[in-house]
Amino acid sequence: MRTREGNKEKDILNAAVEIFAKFGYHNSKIYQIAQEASVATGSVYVYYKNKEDLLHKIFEMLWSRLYIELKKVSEITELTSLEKLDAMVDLYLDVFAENPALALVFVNEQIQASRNQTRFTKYYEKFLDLAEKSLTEGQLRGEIIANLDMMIYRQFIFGALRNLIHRWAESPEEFSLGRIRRNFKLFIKNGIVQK
Amino acid sequence: MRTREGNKEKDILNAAVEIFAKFGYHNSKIYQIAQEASVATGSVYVYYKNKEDLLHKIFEMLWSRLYIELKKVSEITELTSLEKLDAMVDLYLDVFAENPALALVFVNEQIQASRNQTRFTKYYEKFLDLAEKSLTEGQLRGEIIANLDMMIYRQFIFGALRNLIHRWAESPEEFSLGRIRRNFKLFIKNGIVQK
DNA sequence: TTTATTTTTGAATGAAAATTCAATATAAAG
DNA sequence: CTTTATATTGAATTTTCATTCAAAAATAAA
Repeated sequence: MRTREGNKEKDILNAAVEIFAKFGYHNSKIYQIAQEASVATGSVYVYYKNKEDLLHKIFEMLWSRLYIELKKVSEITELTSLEKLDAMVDLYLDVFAENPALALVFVNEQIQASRNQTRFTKYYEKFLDLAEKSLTEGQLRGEIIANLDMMIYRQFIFGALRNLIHRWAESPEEFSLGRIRRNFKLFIKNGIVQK
Repeated sequence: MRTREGNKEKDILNAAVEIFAKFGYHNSKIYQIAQEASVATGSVYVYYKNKEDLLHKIFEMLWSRLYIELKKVSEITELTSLEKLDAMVDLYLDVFAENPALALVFVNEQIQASRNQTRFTKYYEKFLDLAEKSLTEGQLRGEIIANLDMMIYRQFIFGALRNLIHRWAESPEEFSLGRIRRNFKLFIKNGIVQK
């Protein structure tokens, strides 16, 4: 018999994240990923069905984590809507905080990942729905202006956040997460708080 | 002698926009573009160096247009900063209004286009700089709050706008440009106007 | 040690597409 | 109508990689 040395499956996925982040999914070669993971080309196919499977596994891991965390936050009843919104922004940033490469793959390959897998589009919608729910609650409680076009607004904040994460991932020193966190919350709140 | 019938060069570029928008740059085949333009595969190479050249030509055309238009707006002295900001949003949306496919290519292939061509990154920076300049003027005139982290803010609004354009291009009936225009201006202004 | 089992390897294969180019078609000029 | 110059074609060529798989290596059990 023979047992597996180390954790090649994980090594390969991490390598894929690095290589996808650096060159983009389509410009990444399987042999580059293998090299980055210090395994042979063929080993990639022992653990993953094909190149696309690698991308899907990355997204599956990310979205399920994002969704679970967001659900937790949205269910904390002690928080006001605005506090929830802050917490949501924080969790979103926290998921990526340790790993700029992962953030880059997430923002850059979303479309490619969703092309054959509708499940990611559904995650995305469910994610936004959850955020929207907290906002709607806030409207009922009078914390948030009533005449807010929610359909536009949720795309507005998500797009803004996505772009900031992207900038940070490209140059973490220049755009610190703390600075993004602080300012983002200011920008969105002053736009919607009832005064 | 033989003269050129029609304008194949333009036909091919338009076809490329449609095909890139539909399948994404990397999933698009040259023969699909040729077919869409009603020419032979080889003709594409008469007018364009290669596949990447097609993408670059699309971006060159777009960015130069965006930049020229933005410069015009930024130089209208009769406008207040906030009016200028509105006008900038309008021009950005106007450039794409006639052509959802072009918008899709712009938002989806930005990274691929910039990968070998630093010139597009420069355009992007110059574009944001121009917008920032108007905002800074507004701060001096007291129209815009003084403690605005401009570096974050400009990425914030550009990201938001980019995502809304993207949604619109994917389903123009659902996210009408008018609705985006109206709400976007509301969101950003209530966030920065001095009260 | 030897054998059996599983993991790992990386060169060989095959497919897909980008690109080329010799052949063909067409319009203008003579 | 013929010649000439240019435009257009699309099959053939080439390149690039993803994927496969037979062989080799590593480990555990006998």
